[in-house]
Amino acid sequence: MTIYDISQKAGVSIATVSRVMNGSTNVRPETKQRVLDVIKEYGYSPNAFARGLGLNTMQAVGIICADCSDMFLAKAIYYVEQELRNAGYEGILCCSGYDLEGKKEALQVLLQKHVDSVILIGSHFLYEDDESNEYIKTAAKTIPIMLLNADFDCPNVYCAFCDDFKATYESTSYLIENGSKRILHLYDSTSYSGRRKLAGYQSSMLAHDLPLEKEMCAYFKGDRESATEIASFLDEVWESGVHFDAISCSNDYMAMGAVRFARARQLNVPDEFQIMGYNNTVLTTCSYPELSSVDNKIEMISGQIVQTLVEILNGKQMPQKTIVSPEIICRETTK
Amino acid sequence: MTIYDISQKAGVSIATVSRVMNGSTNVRPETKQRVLDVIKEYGYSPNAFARGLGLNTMQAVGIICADCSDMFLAKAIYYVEQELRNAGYEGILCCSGYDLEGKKEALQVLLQKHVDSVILIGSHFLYEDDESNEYIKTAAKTIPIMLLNADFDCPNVYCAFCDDFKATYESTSYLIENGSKRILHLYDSTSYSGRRKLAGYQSSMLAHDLPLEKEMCAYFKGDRESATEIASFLDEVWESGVHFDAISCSNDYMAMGAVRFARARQLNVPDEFQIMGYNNTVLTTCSYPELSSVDNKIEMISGQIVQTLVEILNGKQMPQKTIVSPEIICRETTK
DNA sequence: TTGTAAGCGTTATCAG
DNA sequence: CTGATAACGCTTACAA
Repeated sequence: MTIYDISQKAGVSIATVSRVMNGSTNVRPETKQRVLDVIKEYGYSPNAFARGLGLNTMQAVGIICADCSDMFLAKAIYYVEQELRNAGYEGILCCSGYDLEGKKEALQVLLQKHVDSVILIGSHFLYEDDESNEYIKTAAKTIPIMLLNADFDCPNVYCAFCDDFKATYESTSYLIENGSKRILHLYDSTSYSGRRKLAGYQSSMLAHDLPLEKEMCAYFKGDRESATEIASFLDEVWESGVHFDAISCSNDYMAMGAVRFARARQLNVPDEFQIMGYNNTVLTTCSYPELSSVDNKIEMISGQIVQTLVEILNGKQMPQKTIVSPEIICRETTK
Repeated sequence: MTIYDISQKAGVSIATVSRVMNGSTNVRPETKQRVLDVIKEYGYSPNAFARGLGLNTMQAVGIICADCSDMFLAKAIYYVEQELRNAGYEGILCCSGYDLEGKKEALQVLLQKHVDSVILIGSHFLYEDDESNEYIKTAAKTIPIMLLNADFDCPNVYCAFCDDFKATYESTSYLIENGSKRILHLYDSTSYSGRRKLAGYQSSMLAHDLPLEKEMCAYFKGDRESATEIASFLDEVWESGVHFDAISCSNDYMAMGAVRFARARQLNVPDEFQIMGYNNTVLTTCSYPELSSVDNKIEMISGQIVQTLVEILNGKQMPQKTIVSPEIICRETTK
């Protein structure tokens, strides 16, 4: 079924059919109805390629995420996809992996598909050296690029994120105010967001006149899904003489390892040993004791970024940054 | 940059450029090199729409899943996306939600995009009444439809799944052999897979001459991510006079609720009270005690389905069903 | 209000 | 080995 078939069967020209399909302005009601009937009868739907060729757009936006099986990113994708659909756009997902090359490639592919925009989910897309961020700048020359949970200054790039610095600053302060003095920061990512979290932790320690020891920032390189591995990593740190009475974690996976570590060491949680997670995922309530965690409002951020995008695509001017404040959710691993 | 620009700059016709871009057979090496140089110099890449228009294919396959934030489905998507990319295809993801209408719509959208195939992730796409499955049959007339974790008889529909019946039959038998007599089956989905799991449980109970009480099949309707809610649901069941000494769960989320229930009731796990999860997700090791669970080999299934798809798209004949056997992973909630 | 015809950027079929 | 040229199915001036 092509537009030609329909036009023939309805006894009109293809232009009229096209008008009916689209704005459908300036076409006599009867004619319109006749065409509509034929369209319905034959279940016609226009060829997306041909349409795209002419209009050079597909009403589609690309979504890139490093790993969609990461619980936190999956949630974000879910919300974004939903919002996008509600706004009449389609989402094309690409899982790029964590390597720069994969990211570049994914972006390239999407650009070739003439998507109206690309949403980058997570802060892993930003690098410390400017050169590695060039691929984003380049893409932004063609279409608006949306960063979910990342902060980047560049024309035509829009960001929505939670203030990670503030988050760990506050959560660390919270731990300190509850009596912890030797707080370990456990992290497994040096992404932009990861560095912000680390900085927030450090800043809070300094503000409370607590020593900032290098060994108290523990970088875990293994499999984040293996609580066992994380726990034994912490054990090694402990055995090496670095002791602590609280752990500030960069995500809930790390925290699950911390909980396990504390249990194995028979540390008294939360009275003598506190643990703070991050992301407030479902893991928090699966943990025993239940995990306190920082809620970085992923649902709100996702909604914001899509809303901003839609406005931009409608030609409106929008602020380039939306920042939301985190919230500390206190459960059973903190006092 | 279009093929015309390139042809002009290289001093050849567009046909030659096209040949170089594609099979590139039958073109003089020097000419080829010249074209290649120009292409590289100007960073030309062909327009996907125009190409699609001519070829009526995009080397893309659609992926539909009800909810990509479901941990288990997210893993499946991850593997499928990966395999697809390796095979030179792109994945277009749609989250359809759990309603039939949403699923139909998602499929329609993908079909309009002329994807080469659609992979349906999860068993929620199959309904008990044949009429509701018509949308799949219809789509299968156009392109091959791949079912991940579902079993459906229809031409041009290919399935790869874990034998859920066998899985719960075996896991229930396992619980029985370890001394449990009153086993509750806790589930939250009546999808095809859900029904198979239920049947496996029932069959095992019968085979061991244990009574099959209606109340021992507990259907939880709430939020699967809320362990608290699940636990209090179980509490209600218990309070209503239905007691049990083991729980066979339809997924690990349910099992997390069961663990919580057991803890609140101070039931002795696993000696006097056993819990068996399903899907073998990361939750198993986040649980305390660690959760025994049925591994339904999602990675293997995902690999299989994509491999089958690729062969089919290459014109080969392939078996319509691939069935893998589950494996019981014994941890700390079973003897 | 409706129809005609020119693009949109490829691929593929012919001739040469 | 290479170059015209006709599809592919649609949108959109421009004409009527």
